[in-house]
Amino acid sequence: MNLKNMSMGTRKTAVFSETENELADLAKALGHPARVAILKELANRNVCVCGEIVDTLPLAQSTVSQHLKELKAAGLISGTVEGVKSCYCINWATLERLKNLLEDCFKPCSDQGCAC
Amino acid sequence: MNLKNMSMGTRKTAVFSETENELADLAKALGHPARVAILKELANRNVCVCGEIVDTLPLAQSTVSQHLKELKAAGLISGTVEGVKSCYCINWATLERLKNLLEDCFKPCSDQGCAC
DNA sequence: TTTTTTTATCGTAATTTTACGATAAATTTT
DNA sequence: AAAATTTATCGTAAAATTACGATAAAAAAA
Repeated sequence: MNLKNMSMGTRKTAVFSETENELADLAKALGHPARVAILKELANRNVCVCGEIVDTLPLAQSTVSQHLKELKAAGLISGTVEGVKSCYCINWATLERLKNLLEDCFKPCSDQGCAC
Repeated sequence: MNLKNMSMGTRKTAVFSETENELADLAKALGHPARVAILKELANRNVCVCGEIVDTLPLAQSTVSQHLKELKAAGLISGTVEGVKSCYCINWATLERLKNLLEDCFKPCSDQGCAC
């Protein structure tokens, strides 16, 4: 990764720590109300939901699909194909990870034993 | 707010709930490693830090200033002017609010008593 | 088999984000 | 008073995000 080759509107990811990037990526995935709504919906159904998510949102199907893709890329949900339908469910572990990062990163640490 | 007037790349904020937007906005503010790093730095200094933040980051001063502005807009930090310097400190209450939203929103709720 | 349903992906348009240098404004310092 | 320091803001460029319609591919239904 050549830092000199970084062009204008690009995030300088390589310059930050693993943890900083991990937290930022998870937060970014949650940084859109549609994705919050999707995750909320999935949290309320223990059975994995398919494209009913689209019906609950006032957005185009392709837009919702895009948001699902992002949530999946961040590890916040996982999807399985069930015939022609595709079912998604929430990844509680990742959500827990986010909460832990939030808890650990912003804690006045005494040098050693610092989580972040 | 006219939904018909919504143009292409614009977030459809008006279509989502207050809470969904609040959580999304806070998450979005944390959705960049530089802002995570800044918040981390502020968490470690009980005394409010000024532009030393710039020295800890491999980013231009103007870029850091922009990130500080965003964190401030989200309510995650607050700043006071001390002569020519400007001191920032973390807003623990907002961070707590974020944690609470995260805790409450994605909790299988039994219809009534649902936080989100 | 043909039609319908379901969903991911492509193409496109507009906006927003990220980053930097330059500059301005307001202190301090000399 | 002049020079230096500090920081917010402006202007700009490039990339990423958001949104939608159209389409493709695969399975289910007719």
